[in-house]
Amino acid sequence: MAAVGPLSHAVFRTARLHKALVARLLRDSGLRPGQELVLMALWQDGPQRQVDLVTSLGSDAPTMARSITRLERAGLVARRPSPTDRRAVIVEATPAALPLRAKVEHAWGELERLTAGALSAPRRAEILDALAALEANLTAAETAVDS
Amino acid sequence: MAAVGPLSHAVFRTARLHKALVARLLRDSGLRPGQELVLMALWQDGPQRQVDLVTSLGSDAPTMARSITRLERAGLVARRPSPTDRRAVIVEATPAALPLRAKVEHAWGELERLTAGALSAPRRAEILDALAALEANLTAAETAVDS
DNA sequence: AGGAAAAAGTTGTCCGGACAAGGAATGCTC
DNA sequence: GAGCATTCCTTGTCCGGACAACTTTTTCCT
Repeated sequence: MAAVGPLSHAVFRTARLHKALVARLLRDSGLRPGQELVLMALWQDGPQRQVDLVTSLGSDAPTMARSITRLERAGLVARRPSPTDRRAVIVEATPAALPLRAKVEHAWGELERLTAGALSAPRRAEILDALAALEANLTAAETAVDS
Repeated sequence: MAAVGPLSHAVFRTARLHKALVARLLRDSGLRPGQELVLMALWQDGPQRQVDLVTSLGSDAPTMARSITRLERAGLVARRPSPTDRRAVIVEATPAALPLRAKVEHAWGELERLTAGALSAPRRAEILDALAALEANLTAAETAVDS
């Protein structure tokens, strides 16, 4: 089973473990994996349109719309019409979300710490480089479709 | 945004691209990412219980149950009670699924080819090693929970 | 043997991710 | 300025993934 597509299997398994770890680290903040990315983007870059969140997080419009609806229902985020473009919606983090910021940042710190484990700094850089190489390949593959 | 948790972000992005690529490669076989893994396991290891599929694929029981229900509805898989354990269900690929095998294997070949890109064999081994290191860390983190 | 614990599946619910389709507003082009 | 394409967002649908709760059966332990 692991014989077919070793790289792909490795990516697959690593991703699954990673996602499960995020989920567990976010558990006590009440967020699901993905939601914390939205909040982090809002905290860091301020109020912005949904399409900006979509492009910066790499999600897609329907997913983002529903995700924001849930965050809105939880009171963590507010929607406001754009004053300059009546199609657009401006999303911003509410003050009620602020207490979560420390938790989320701690969770991401832990995530990185656990992911990196006991690796030395150079080894870590090496791995980052490896992932960047894969990412480049996959991005290239994205456009060169057909089969 | 990319400043926080570079490793985690890299894993995240790579995984998303990878999954999207699988989805596209499987498109014309009519399968969704994940379903092909079930079929591959059945083709390779023969009829088996759902729990065996769960452990070998790393999924979980509810997901597997519903995934198999869909494959069953599509006629690609059949359920049969276990003769030795009345709790268990034996799952097997149907003859109707056989024509898909070549497509699925081709898709996985393409996936691996595109993921590896133009990397040299040693470089590829290096990256595999890097992913294995991350996987080991994440597996270790899985058990050492608490925070 | 008997009863508790564990295992195998199912169903309910919620979430993110993806595709299709469509409405509303904007921008562009002729 | 009129018409068409594009952009932004929403809704419907389907899927995989995860957690909880439950039923049925098996296993284990006393």
